[in-house]
This record gives sequence, structure tokens and C-alpha cells, in this order.
Amino acid sequence: MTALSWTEWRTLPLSHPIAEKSLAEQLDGGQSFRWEKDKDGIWTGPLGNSLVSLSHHQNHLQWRTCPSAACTEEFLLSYFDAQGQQAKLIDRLPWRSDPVLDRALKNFPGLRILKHDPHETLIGFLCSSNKRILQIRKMVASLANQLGEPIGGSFHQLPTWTVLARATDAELKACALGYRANFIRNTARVLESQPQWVEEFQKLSTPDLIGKLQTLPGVGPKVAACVALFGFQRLESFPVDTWIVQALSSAYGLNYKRPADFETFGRIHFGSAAGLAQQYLFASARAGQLLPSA
DNA sequence: ACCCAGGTTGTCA
DNA sequence: TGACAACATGGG
Repeated sequence: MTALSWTEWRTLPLSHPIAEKSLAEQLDGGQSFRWEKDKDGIWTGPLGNSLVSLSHHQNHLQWRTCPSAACTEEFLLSYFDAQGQQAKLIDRLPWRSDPVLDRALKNFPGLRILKHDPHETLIGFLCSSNKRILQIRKMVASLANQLGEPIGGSFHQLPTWTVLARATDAELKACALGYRANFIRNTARVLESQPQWVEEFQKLSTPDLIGKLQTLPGVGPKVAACVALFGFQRLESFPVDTWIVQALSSAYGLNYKRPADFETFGRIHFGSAAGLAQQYLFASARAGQLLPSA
């Protein structure tokens, strides 16, 4: 482990500020599983093949990187939607007529969907079934530490699909993936022969993309929706997980049984930015701040 | 010690 | 289609 040499802190301007709790939700709330926060509140994570640190300020972020393979400001501006594209979409959500959504939006000012790497997103959500976010983080960290290239400090890149396809049972076992080990390896064996899969998948319409993702082993409707939303920036994708089922059932009085019915409700009620609404509802539900009485 | 988790898959009616 | 158990593992 070599000592890290950081650049000076620099300002990352944002057209719409991010509240501190919203930043934490974005970096550690189940979109990404790779950021770590130290005692001083500094977030550090691997981003764009280099290591980046972030500190929160009222109307902007401060950032620094390791010079050897430095992350660019341009990359970060895109990652954080610094120009505020999503803020415009949020304004078009039906919050004026939906008090539940209105409160959820106010709970997490500036919360947005970050422009995550599709490869990283797919690995993360392949690990996600029947696991809490903390444990998903640990599985992803194990995969990187056991099988990925070091990039500074204790951080490692995630392994490529080629490496994952050839990983031994013992190597995957050491990552505590449980039955998800076969999801990862079998998906890796499909994708290692398609190095351009991201570019190819990105060309698809959102329904086709979600369908294509579901052909991968271990990818069902929910994981596919998450990968489309976080990894491919399909903001209309509406992942239905246990939190959303609970949230929509209690706050909207829905009594569906099938997840697909909740997904249809989300798509119709929230429209083309349904995935953004989903993030606010998800964050609020997890924080116990969904219902007006809470 | 016991329960359950950002689900998916296989199986049976 | 629809219901339902099995799945590996580790925090709470």
C-alpha cells in the first residue's frame, strides 16, 4: 500500500446544491456501493479509474484526486449532474398534487441519480438479492480487494468480467457472495465475450434494455430496473423493491400483490422521471419519513 | 440462537 | 400465469 498524494482541494460548482444528507444518500444509500466516509466526513471512492475524495459544502462540493490517474472536473460535473438537468425533471413530477411525493422531495434536497458506471452497477446489483445495503457494500469491496487491480490506498478496481468468469470457487467463496457467486460468474461468462456490451445495450430502448438485462443470469425485473436507472441513466425506470412495495402500499393505499403492478402504477403516476421519484420515496421510506404522521 | 435481508430461480398446479 | 420454497451468508 503506497501513500496517497492528493491534489489540492478544488471547488465543484453545482447549479443546484445538495444537502449533506442527500449527498450521503447518493453515495451510500444503495445507488453506489463503493464510497467510504471517514471520521472527518470526507467521502473517498474509486471513480473513473482513479481515486477521488469529496467534502460537502453548502452550495458546492470540494474535491481532490490522485494525480497519477487523475479524475477530471468534466467527469465529476457529469457524475453529479452539475448543470441541473434532473432538477428540471423533478419539477415536472406531480408533487403539486401528491403530498407524499412533495414531502419526499423536501426530505432530501438536491438528491439526484448519479451517473454510475454500468459495469459497477451490474456487479453491485447482482449481489443485492436478499441482502442489506451494508452487506452488498462488503461483497463488492471483497470482489475488488480479492480480484481487482489496486488503485491507491486500500482501494481496488472492480474485476473485469474476464477475471470473474475465470475466478475459482475458492476465490468467490472468499467474497462471501453465497449463492450470488454463480450469478456473478455466469453473467461474467456471457459478458466476457461481449466487450462492447455497454455500448450495444445503451442503443436499446428502455423496455428493450431492461428485457436484455434480464437475459443475464441472476438479473430479474428489479435488478434490471436498477441497472437501467443507475447504470444507464434511464430515469423513467422504476425499480420495485421491498421498500417501494411498502411505501406505495402504505402511503398510496395500494393493495397489489405483484411487483409488476406497482411498477405500472409508478410509470403512469410519475411519468418519464419515475426513477427520480422512486429515489426520493426510497430514501424517505428508509429514513422513516414517508408518511405525514412520521 | 434466531430472523431476515434493494430478489431470482426452479418447480408444481 | 401464479404461488412458493430454496438459496448462502452475516448483521442485528
